[in-house]
Amino acid sequence: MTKNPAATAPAPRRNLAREVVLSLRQEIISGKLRPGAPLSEPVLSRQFAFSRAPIREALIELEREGLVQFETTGRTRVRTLAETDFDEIVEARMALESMGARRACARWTAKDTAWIERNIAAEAKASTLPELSRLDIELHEYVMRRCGNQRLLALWQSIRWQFEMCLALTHRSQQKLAFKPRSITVKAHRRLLAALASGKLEIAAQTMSAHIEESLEWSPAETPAEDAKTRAKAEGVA
Amino acid sequence: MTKNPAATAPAPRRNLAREVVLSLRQEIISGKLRPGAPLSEPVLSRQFAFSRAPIREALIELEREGLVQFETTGRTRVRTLAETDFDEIVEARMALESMGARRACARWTAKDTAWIERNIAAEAKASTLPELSRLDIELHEYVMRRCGNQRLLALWQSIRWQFEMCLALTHRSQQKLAFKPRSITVKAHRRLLAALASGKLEIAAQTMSAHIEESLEWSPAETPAEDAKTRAKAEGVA
DNA sequence: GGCGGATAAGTTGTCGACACTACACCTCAA
DNA sequence: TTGAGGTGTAGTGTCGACAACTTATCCGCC
Repeated sequence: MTKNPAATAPAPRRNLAREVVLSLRQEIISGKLRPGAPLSEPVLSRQFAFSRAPIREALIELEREGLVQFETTGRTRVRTLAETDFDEIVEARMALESMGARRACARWTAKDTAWIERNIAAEAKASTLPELSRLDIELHEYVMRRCGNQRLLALWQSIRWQFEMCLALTHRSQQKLAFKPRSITVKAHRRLLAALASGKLEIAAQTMSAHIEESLEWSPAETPAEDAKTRAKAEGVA
Repeated sequence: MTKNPAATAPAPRRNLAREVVLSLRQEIISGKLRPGAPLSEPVLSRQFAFSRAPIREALIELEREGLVQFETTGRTRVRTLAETDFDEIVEARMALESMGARRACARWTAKDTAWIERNIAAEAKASTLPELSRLDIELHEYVMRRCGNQRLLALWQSIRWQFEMCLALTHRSQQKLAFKPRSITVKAHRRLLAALASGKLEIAAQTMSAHIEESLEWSPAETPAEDAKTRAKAEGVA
């Protein structure tokens, strides 16, 4: 979407670390860094030409976001996802976003409706699956920002990247946008908008919950889990 | 309660940092470190006799837990809480725990019922408000552990300490246990147990949500927000 | 030829040091 | 007395280095 009125601004602190976080996060989400790929501090330190301190902080941040895992041995890897992980994340989103929708509904204005309508219009014109996914996530983020509960938003953001990582892993095989997902998404978001603008809190919460749950249906059945072969390959690359 | 079967075990990594986290978290939650108190890395470094590196990591972890805030200037303080913060946290708990109860309900066993019953029995004998609070939180943690969704549990744990911090701040004035909260808590938890053991997912979720919401009622009306005077005093102490 | 052990490389956890910045205090002038 | 400016102090962000540990490699032995 164009511009998010409640755009993220703060946290100018931890600068080099922030740079590393943004870069690595992008590489993980885009799939350039595959699950299981090792993330060694000295290697990253050389790549970024930073000392190990900011690298280390960045890895801690990424671990917090669920994109990276510290093994018991101390080694760090891009997080590997099991079959159940996508379900877990969707379920967590249902919990957070249904409450978020309830609160956002209570504070809904015409401006919010206009923003969502613009987003939906962009979705209807989306030509690739990643683009559609991006618009979809931005819509959901908008609702969470509008809910007015900073904790709820923070919790949502802390699993957001895991969700995007799952999406990217499942999208890699099917880059072409099928007709179905787009029309389904647009339709579902129209229903969601109607619920949010209706002023009925329970309806908004339930519609959001149902919408997120049904996103599992047209999501690929293939599991994002990586088998040993893929992982070995990823290690070789990185 | 006695022993939690799904006790936390992992993360032996980042050892000194972990020690600092546990220590500082305890001091913040217990109220020894008041909101607004400065947390300078060199000072803590001297106190713990560690280098600044583990201290720094610990502060990042505590910031993640919401107990500590980084100011735009870079300074670090014990987080100050506004009037709305307690509501925000309770609302987030409602979102997470109602979903947690739904899932736990689906996997409920007689052993779980027995554990909760022991907890409730201990609550009925609790003699202080902090003790009752501890048992209360342990019960809720048990349900979240039993829900089987690691993400949901992780999200819950990431706001747990904020909740305990709020509790401690509001409890400081009323150390003596009034008759009412204890009987109310025990009664509510009996209802909750019945719902969880009933096998009816929606009932379990709604009961949990209502239970958490009503905890706002007998919670102190006084806000945990710190005024300038208290904050200045806290700075002087630390 | 296969296996065990010693050796080498690589990685993490921790440490002390330095530059830059923000803040507090103190001095000086109006 | 009050305000402005300069100075000193404290704190953060970053860096390179070292010890302990884990993993991989290679050699010797069976």
